[in-house]
Amino acid sequence: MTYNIKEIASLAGVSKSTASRVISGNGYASPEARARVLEVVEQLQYKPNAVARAMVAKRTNNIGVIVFRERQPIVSHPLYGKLIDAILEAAEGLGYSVLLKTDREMSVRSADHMLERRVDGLILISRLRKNVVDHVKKYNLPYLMVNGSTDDPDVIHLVSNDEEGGAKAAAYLHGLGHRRFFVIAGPQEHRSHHHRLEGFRQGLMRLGVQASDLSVVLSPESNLELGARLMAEHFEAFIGGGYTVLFTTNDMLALGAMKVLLQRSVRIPGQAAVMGFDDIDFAAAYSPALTTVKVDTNRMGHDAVALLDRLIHQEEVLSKKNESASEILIREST
Amino acid sequence: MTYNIKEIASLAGVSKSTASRVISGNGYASPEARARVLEVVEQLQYKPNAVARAMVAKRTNNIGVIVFRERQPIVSHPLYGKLIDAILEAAEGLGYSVLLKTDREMSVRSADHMLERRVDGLILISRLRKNVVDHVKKYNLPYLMVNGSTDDPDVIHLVSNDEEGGAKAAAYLHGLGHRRFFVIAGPQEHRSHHHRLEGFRQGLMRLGVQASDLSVVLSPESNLELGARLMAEHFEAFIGGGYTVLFTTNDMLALGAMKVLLQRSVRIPGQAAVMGFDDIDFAAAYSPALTTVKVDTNRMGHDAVALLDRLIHQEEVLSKKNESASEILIREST
DNA sequence: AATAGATGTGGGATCGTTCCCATACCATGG
DNA sequence: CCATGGTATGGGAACGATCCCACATCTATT
Repeated sequence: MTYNIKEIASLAGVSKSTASRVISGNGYASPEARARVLEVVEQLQYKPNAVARAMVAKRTNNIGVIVFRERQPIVSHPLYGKLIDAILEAAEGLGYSVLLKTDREMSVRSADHMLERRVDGLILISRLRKNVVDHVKKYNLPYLMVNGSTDDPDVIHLVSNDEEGGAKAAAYLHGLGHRRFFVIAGPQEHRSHHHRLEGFRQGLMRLGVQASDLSVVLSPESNLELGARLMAEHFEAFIGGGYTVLFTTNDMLALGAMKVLLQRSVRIPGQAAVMGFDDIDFAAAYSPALTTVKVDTNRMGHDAVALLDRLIHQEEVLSKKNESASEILIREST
Repeated sequence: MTYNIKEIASLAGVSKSTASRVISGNGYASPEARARVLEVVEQLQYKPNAVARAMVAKRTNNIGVIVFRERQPIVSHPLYGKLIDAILEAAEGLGYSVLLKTDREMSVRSADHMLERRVDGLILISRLRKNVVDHVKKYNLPYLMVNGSTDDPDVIHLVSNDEEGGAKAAAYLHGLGHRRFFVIAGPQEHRSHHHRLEGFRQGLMRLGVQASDLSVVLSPESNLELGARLMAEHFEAFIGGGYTVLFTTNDMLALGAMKVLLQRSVRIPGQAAVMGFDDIDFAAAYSPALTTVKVDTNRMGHDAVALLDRLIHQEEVLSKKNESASEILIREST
């Protein structure tokens, strides 16, 4: 059975106003009244109706999280899963519940859905079209973007420092003595893939590597299958071209490609060094364990929620663009 | 700016009742009134307040999903991630939004939280204590359990058919000619790990395998690290004991253990066949690709939501226990 | 003794919807 | 010509909380 505050009040012999004061904890209430109300609450396991509370408070204590992605998987994507884990944890810490939604159609509908539910704020994850952001902007709803790309200076967003990470990877591999570099890069419309490639390329150039010593293959998707397929297609070029490094713009591509190399008996790291980007859980578990550039997804999730909380409380936000540092994790594949 | 129905009505020159009828779509409204209301709605991008709707309808169209797990990761767990993906998709299809929560403390608080938010139904995932179920049972809130264990005949739950899967794995491996079996099994308090081991064991016995030809190591956790650690610890016993099969009760254990075997130059499947359970995404991506028993997580997620929807609509539910079939995926490791 | 301020209480408006009900108009048919 | 029923409309209650306000005590200060 579910009770309302009036029933609690009448059972405790007080008015609903007094009961409300006791339960919500603000306003005066005599010790006796307080005790009686709390006893009834405890006995009937009364749970205040958050829907009614939200109505008067004009605040739901819910935040909406939308992950935009055209294809499976979404939540089960190793990187976004980690991010959502972190968001959930951080949100709980600040007293928010999370309404989670995935959007494969990259439409405006999912945002509207959140708007209707009157979430206090919105976190938009991954690749999303400009029209979605423009749509959300029209409402005075706090929102921010994580791991997406935008040229809109108004949009508060969190990204990993992908150019820096790419450059660090270049410097590390060059330092190991490698001179011929092969790259499989994910879709360049994706901000992160683009920046990772550019960071890597420019890092190499700065070290004096000639453009002719860098070969880049572009992949339309950034998953295991594409990594494997492209590696297989370019296997002759890779081996014959004297390349000793395979760098990819994310771990999935690296892992997929590495499998092909291993199947064809290429010794890693002896014959070729392989390096990815992200540090998904399986990077360390692979044999050989994958050297990669770590993106601190956990940190990003926590930062995103903390930032959104500031926006909700109309506190000042220091900068629109928040970059998280990247770090190289050296393992067995290099 | 956000408007309410009264403002929409007055701008359209009708009463809020008429506006409500047009917007919610039930009740009479003249074509002219309808047109005017819809025009204002369109122009102001009016979004009906779902909170207020929920209050009168006593229905939020939200379902709660709680994943109980003592340790990281939760959403980023390859199996639960897939499950949540499926739940999200199915929920959306039926017009529900999903409030997602993780609970590491295995407490009653997360359920209370959902209760306060007045979700229409609750999906409880993974290992959860009896007291949580008992707590939820006290409210007349539709709920069901996925991949958990219960001896309570009232509790509607969905599980994979783990005994059958274990037995199928045994039959398959035996059919390959293997006669000495080594098993690393996850925590036996976990229903699925227990059933998988028992199914495997009994499957072997039925085929005439002696108990002395089966060696089982129990693992307190079922992740990559433990798989690797236990394989390393029992490496001598494995190699020296003439075992030609490593079967584990989930893929994570198998992948962790397989890495150790590969590092120590054991040829897979030549010298030892390795088989897991679950079919997480990385099982196929590993080198060698892991033979495993597939759990149809996608199906389970869809079934869970469909079943919960039936409960919410007070429709009859055919059986309390819903088992999904298991299927062997033969890949490179056997 | 009068006044002020702190403490305590309950009535009623409010939030934004839906829905019930009363009312009104119009066409149809006996 | 009047009853009947479909179409159309708006007023007001209801959902379950919070909170403002009026009012009543009680204590302390002048």
